[in-house]
This record gives sequence, structure tokens and C-alpha cells, in this order.
Amino acid sequence: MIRLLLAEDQGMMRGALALLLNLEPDIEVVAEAGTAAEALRAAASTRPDVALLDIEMPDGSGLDVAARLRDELPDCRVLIVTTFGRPGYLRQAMEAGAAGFLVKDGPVEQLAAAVRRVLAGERVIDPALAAAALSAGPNPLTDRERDALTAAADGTTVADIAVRLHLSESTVRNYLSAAIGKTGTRNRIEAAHRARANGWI
Amino acid sequence: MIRLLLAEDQGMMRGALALLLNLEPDIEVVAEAGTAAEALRAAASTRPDVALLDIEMPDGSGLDVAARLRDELPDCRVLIVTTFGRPGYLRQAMEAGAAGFLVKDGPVEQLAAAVRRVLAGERVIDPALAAAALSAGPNPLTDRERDALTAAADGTTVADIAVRLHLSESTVRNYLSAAIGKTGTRNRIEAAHRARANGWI
DNA sequence: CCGGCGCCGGGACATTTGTCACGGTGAAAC
DNA sequence: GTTTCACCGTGACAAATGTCCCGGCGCCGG
Repeated sequence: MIRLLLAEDQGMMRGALALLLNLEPDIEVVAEAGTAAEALRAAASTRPDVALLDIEMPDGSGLDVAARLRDELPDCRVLIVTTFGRPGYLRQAMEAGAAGFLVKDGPVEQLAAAVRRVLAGERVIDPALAAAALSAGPNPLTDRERDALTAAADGTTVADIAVRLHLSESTVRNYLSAAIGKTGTRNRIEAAHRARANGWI
Repeated sequence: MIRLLLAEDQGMMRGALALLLNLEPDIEVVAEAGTAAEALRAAASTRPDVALLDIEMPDGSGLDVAARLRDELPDCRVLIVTTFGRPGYLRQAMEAGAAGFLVKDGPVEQLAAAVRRVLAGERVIDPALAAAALSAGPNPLTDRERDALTAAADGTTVADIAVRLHLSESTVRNYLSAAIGKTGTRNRIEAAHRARANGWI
């Protein structure tokens, strides 16, 4: 019997997937979590064979959970399941030691199959997405450029970003300008969109 | 037997929900759709009792589908299911004649229950969301303000918006300024965020 | 030891953005 | 018939943004 941890913040999705996976004769959902913190706690106490992790959760990223699990439960295979097939997400997932990466667009039948395959030691990755990740290249933004762009993305003004990051306004403008240049865009809004689409911020 | 149409663009979610609803003894999913166009076609050919519609679909809004269904299949109850509990969405859904409005955060058990309740003639709406919709008030933006803000949201520059909307740059700036004023924000980015959060654009 | 690079800052400049005051039209509301 | 409001436009101005210089520090690899 495959013991499985399911971390997903949308209640309806989580419930539906849990029900569906429990229908499989060789799979048992031993823990459900709606937040990153819950996922870590549940993993520690139930020690599942496979962890099915969503990326977007209210209190943190499933990618961070994956990285923690690699250290704390090295035998537990991690399968990332996400809405957005962003190249940067896939890259981060691989760096965090994930064994598989699925997008929620695909058919449900993929899911149980993927669980069995990662447990067998296989890597499960959408080929089209892998190609996109390779072609997009690594994240070109430096730490500070990311910070500045992330802050700017929600409309925060240069002055406020400077305060939040303990920087001068000139520096913030320089970082934003660099980010705009590296993303090949015309302003901070386009830069933020592009960076998000690639999973860079 | 309740004949049900399921329209939802995420394959995994759609598959899981279809499976789950088919487990109910009195519900049968007679059609599945991944786009707005498919939903309309399927509804016309299968004439379901209840239509379960997602809002965000690649080729159009489930709210538009709801409005069309009201004219073409007046006997079909519409139940909107969406990720985002935005006040404006709820308002639009009610105006489009929907019988119910669910957010995907809730437990799955809600779903089958809601289907039965709308079929019984009841209205199904999350109370907290209804309160938010009332307190947020109606969409304060005029058509053109919405157009300008929508275009500005993805980083398009004033000059380009003017071209796309066949307006002068001054006019576009005036609309954006009005939108910023009405949303009580400091710039177009914040205005776009606020408008999106309220379901105004 | 030197070069490259991430990090931090300053100053100056052109461009873009946001605000305000103003005028005119047409359609709907009272 | 007047008022109201969405709509479209102009011109001018202040503020924010984006770009390009410049300087310095510390760290790492060749």
C-alpha cells in the first residue's frame, strides 16, 4: 500500500483528489494539508511514501516544503502538482529534489500513474514543459533585483520599496531598470509579468 | 436522476469532480466541457438540469455562458463554481441569472448538496461573500475606464492604449486618473489590482 | 594580483505618468 | 426643458519612472 500525503490549499480540489486517490486499490491518503506548515507537520508524523505538493499555498511555497522534506524525510518521494506550468517552477522543483512535476491541466488518470512511477524511482516530467524550461534558461535576476521587482509588482512606489528594503531610491531605481533590461521589457509592469510567467519571482 | 453539465478548464479538477459527482446516487454528469464554447454546445445538445460552470475559462467567462443559458435553456439551473470569491463576480453571476455561487475553497461535500438545493429552487450563496459583495458596492468604473485599466494592467503604455482604443493620449490618461481616483489607489498598478480583487475588470 | 560581478549609492536627464481645469457632444432622467 | 452623466478631447503642470553616467566595497576565480 502506498502511503500518500496530499498538500493542496483549495478545499474542493483537495477533497476531490483525496477521494479519487483513495479509490485506487494500492494507494492510501494518510494525511491531508491545506498549508505549507501543516504539510511539514503531517509529513513528520505520518512519514508517507509519497508527498503530493501544490506550489501555491497561503503560508508558503510547496517548493520550500519539498526542499525541507529532502532533508527531513529523504526516503519520501516528492511529486509537485501545480496550476501553472512555469519554467522557473520546474527548475526550482528539480533543485529541491522533486521526483516529478505535474500540471493540473492534464487528465486525472495521470495522477495515480505518476504516483506509482515516482515510487518506482522514475522521474515524471511533462516533456513540453521540460523543453520550455531549458529554452527559458536560468533566472537572470539577482536577489535584489527580484526583491525590488516583487515589491513593485503590486503597485508599491519606489520610495516605499526603498524604505521596505532599507535602500536608497536611486538604488531601487537601478535594480528595477536592470530587471527591465534583463527581461527585455519596457517598464516594471511588463517586467513583473514576464518574470512571473517564467517563475522568476 | 439529476442530469448535470460540468464546465471547468482544469483537466484534473474536471475529472476529479466528474468522478466524485457520479458517485452520488442521484446525480449523473451527462456532459463535460473545458471551454466556454464547448459548454454552450454541450448544453444545447444534452439539455441538462443543472450546469456547473467555472468562471475562468480560456475562451471566455462562465458568467457569459450563464447569461446565454438563461435565454436558451431557461429551465436549466446554473451553479457558478470559482477559485476567486470576488464580490463583482457574485454580482455578475446574480445578474446573469445564476441560482448559486460556490468558491472552490470549501469542502467537496458542499458541492452535491448545492446541486440538490438549486434544483429544489433554493439560492445557494456563501453568506460571508454575499456580505462582501454588498459592502463593496457596485462596479464604479465606466466602460471606458474599464477598457483603459484592463489594457494598462499588463504594462501597456498610454500611447499604445490610445492606439488600441482609438483615443487620444490625453483621454486615456484622464480615464486612468479617474479609475485611480475611484479605486482610492495611488497608481494604475494598484488600481488594476484593486479592480481585479473586486471583480470589476 | 587582477578582473568580473553582485551589491550599494549619487546625480542628471528625458520620458512617462498622474492631476487639474476646461470645453463640447449626445442620450437618458427628472 | 433642464440636469445629469458617460464620453472625447486639449493644454499645462508636478510627480514618478526609467536610463545612463559615475563612484565604492567585498568576494571569488583565474
